[in-house]
Amino acid sequence: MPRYNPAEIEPKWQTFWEDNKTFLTPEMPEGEKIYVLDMFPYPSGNGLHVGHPEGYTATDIFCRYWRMKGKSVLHPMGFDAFGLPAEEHAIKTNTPPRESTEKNIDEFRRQLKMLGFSYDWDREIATTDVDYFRWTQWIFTVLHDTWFDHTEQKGRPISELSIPDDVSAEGEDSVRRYQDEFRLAYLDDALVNWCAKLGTVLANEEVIDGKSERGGHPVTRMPLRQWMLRITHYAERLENDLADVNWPEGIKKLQSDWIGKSSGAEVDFFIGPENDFDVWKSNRESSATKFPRKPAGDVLRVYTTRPDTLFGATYMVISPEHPFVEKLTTADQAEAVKSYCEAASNKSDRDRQDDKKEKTGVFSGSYAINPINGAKVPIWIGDYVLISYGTGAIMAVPAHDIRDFEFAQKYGIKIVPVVDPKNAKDPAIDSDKVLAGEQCFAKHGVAINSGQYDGLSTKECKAKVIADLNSNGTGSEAVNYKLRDWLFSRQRFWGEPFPILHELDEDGKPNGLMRAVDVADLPVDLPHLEDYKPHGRPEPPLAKADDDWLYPVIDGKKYRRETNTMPQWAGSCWYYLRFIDPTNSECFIDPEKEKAWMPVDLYVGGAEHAVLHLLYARFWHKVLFDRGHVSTAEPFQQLVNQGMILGEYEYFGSKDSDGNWVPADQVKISAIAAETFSKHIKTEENFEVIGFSKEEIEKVGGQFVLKSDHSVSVKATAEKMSKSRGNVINPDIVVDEYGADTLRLYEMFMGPLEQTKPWNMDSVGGIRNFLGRAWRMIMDENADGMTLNVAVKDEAPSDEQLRTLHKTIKAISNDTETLGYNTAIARMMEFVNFFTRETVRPKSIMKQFVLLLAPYAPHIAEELWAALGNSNTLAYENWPEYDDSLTRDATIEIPIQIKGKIKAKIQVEPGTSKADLEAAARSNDKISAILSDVEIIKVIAVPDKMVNFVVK
RNA sequence: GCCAGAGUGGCGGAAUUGGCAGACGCGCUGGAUUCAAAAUCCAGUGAGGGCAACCUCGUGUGGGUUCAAGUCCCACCUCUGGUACCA
Repeated sequence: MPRYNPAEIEPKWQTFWEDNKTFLTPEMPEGEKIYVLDMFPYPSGNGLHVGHPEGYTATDIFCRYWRMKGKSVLHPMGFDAFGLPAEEHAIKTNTPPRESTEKNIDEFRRQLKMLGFSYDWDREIATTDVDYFRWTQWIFTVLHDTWFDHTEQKGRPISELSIPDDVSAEGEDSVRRYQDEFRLAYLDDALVNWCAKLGTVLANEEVIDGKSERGGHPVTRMPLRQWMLRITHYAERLENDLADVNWPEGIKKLQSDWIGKSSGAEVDFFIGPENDFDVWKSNRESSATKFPRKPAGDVLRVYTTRPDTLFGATYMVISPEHPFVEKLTTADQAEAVKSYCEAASNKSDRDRQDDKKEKTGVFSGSYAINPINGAKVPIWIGDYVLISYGTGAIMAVPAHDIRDFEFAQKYGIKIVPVVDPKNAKDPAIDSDKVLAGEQCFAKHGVAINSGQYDGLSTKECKAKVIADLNSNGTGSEAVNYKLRDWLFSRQRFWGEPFPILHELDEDGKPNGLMRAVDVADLPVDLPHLEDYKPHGRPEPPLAKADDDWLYPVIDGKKYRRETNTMPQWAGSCWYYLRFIDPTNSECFIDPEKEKAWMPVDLYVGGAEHAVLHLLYARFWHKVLFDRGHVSTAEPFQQLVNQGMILGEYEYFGSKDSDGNWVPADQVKISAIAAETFSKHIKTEENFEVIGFSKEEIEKVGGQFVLKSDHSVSVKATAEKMSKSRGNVINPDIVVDEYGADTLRLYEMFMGPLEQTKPWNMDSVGGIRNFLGRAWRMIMDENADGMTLNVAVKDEAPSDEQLRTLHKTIKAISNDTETLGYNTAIARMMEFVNFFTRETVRPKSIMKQFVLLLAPYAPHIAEELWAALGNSNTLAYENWPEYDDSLTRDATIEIPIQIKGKIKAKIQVEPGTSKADLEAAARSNDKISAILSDVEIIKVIAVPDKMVNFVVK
């Protein structure tokens, strides 16, 4: 095999690694460990996409490098295999989703192996494996068994929850119901999208404008009993512990914003009879508890981040779902309120948000009394206030909140400024207008119209108001989070069944009590179903299971199984733990192994999981940590998000309806059309689009134009790869044509890992050329057998050759450790360019180079390693060491500048002193000629960098 | 609107702490080899000017700091991604 032939050597080495279990990882680390994890893929029917190997190659290089540096490397792969597409397929074909799922996994595995990744395949898991989801269910029972102790800021066993005397007095059932209120996993009514026509519950993405995506049938929102996870209790820790992980700042901020901590105050506005206000207030002040934990019916409690603006609260708004709506509505407003609330309830969350341009509301007819000044303020009902945030009610301060301002203007409500924007730097703020109530000012300033608080800065005023509210019992400091509890159930078949049993009474009806399935009885497998079609009731498909499954009898007691299933997130929340101990049948992970391998040292995946997956996984991890099942507070030490790979550049011109060419900068690609066009782009203006090839265009004056007609301007665009666009690059084809090593190297050479970058097939060929050159540098491609190039000799290297080698080792080592793979590959190219020109290529140096290449292009490296006379894999060879003294050149070039412009270059020894540098510069002919007729003002000489003469 | 990131040759991209802008690759041009082509090897390739040595300009735009700015500061423009009434 004389020529470089990846089609032959790649399968050969893949088989070798598999047969010899080259990448089998020891149960326990030997020496230093490193755990490198990829976000495991959802095995879709489309197979691998070129985006997958980007991250996977990055981690694989890292692993191969550290293996050669002597670390124990854990590098596993698995499949996030529950998911909607498999279920849709099952409904259509009436085959169990497990069948198509396993077929897809087989295809994914084949493709992954084809790329030569050094996974320990013995650790492969799929979230759909019964042996795996057995432990997903077990973790759910842990969540179910845990309550959050706010004093300790920690999850504790439910058995340690102290039960109030009055509850325990009511008996066992009351105690159980009380406990259920505190569990991290709890049942609650949540709204679902119910489509009667399709007979099924739809996900939010499946509902468009209140109609089903499929068929366009009406969708109504109805409450359904569903599982929730109390992630909100962990908000504080999820926020704080971000400080301890090495993640991109942007991702941390995204998570932090999602958690959305804000602080302010809760304030009670009196809504009882007006005359009772004074009595109520003095009662509050004199009571021992002052501000009660739960408000009674005589007050409307609000949350505000600006208690300093309390004097400017000219009205209140409660959400249409607020429990006080009915109570606060007066007879003459009843009709208007009723129709308003009904309209609001029919709107989906999304529709409500779409309406944001125009705020709507209706007056309830009632008033509340502002506790700080006794002012009577009207209470409105408006859907711009969300029931799920804060208390579901607000005090509206139109002068200093843009939403309240818009609302007040629309409905003619009084606007009272209470913050003077005095020294606001924003030129858009007009103080006079603000003070006249004609402009909204939401920033900090100085209190006015606020009685005793006048003149205080916003910050001081806030503190003082809170202190006063505290002492008179009408308010209290409060913290809120945007984060909501996690809706954890899905009305789907293809997911993990909940390990929960509902108790039935004598009539066979659930009595509201439930219990978790015993650990010994796990897993709860999915039942066999005759078909997967919707059954027409607003209930999950598992309700179609036969009675054997649905109604288990334990100790003579009949139960009904929970029929919801878990969301896809469940399996991906803890897979990184199971990889450490994938076949353990005694527990979800051996604690000794967990301690030895955790945390994950490097986690690489797409940014689309920046918030939810990572937040959910961190939450589960913290619960497991609190309950003593894992040893680290955070699961993922370092996180890197790979950038998206776009399709190839496409070039096109546009013609308007009259057939005239439209300048490229006046054309906008339509986002909607981008989902639907195939090969042809659509524009927002619906111009006719004419595609061009790269050869037909050129750039003139910063604009692409048609070569044949410079008056036609051409737009260039690289778009997200998608099937409908027809710009998807299939890794199978790339491997077929160029080889896996080329694909790996190309994806790493495209640019920084984190960056979005367009595919370019020509450049792939360039990488293939580089590997061919590397091959020829060492091998004789004209020979029949595996013969070394005649230039490769057992000779001692020259100084220059040695320097080139050591510089290369240094650069590649540094770049590999920092994931700077694109520049590492550039250094390999320089190395090959250099040695291709050398007529003697010392074998010792060639061997070192092959080791440097190995993590990046392992197949060709193994082949060359063997050709150089080695009989075993190079996967565990020592990574080449460099001698720093050998990386330095004998002389270096120093630029000499006059007034910052380079006029000459001189050669000096590294480390030449300032004075010597200056002297050397002055003695340069050209420089001395220039310096002879000018006045030198200043000389800057930086050793090893440059010399600059500032002259007049 | 808000938040984050990014604008460097024809293209993808290099450039420790401010210190030779354009490494490396693609593309293109020329040459060698060949009957010819492919492949390969060698050389050139930011723009403008000059016969030439060389000169001028040049990192989205406009200012600024500095002996020196792709890098630091201010303002703006464009693109990409995320987000959406969170009081």
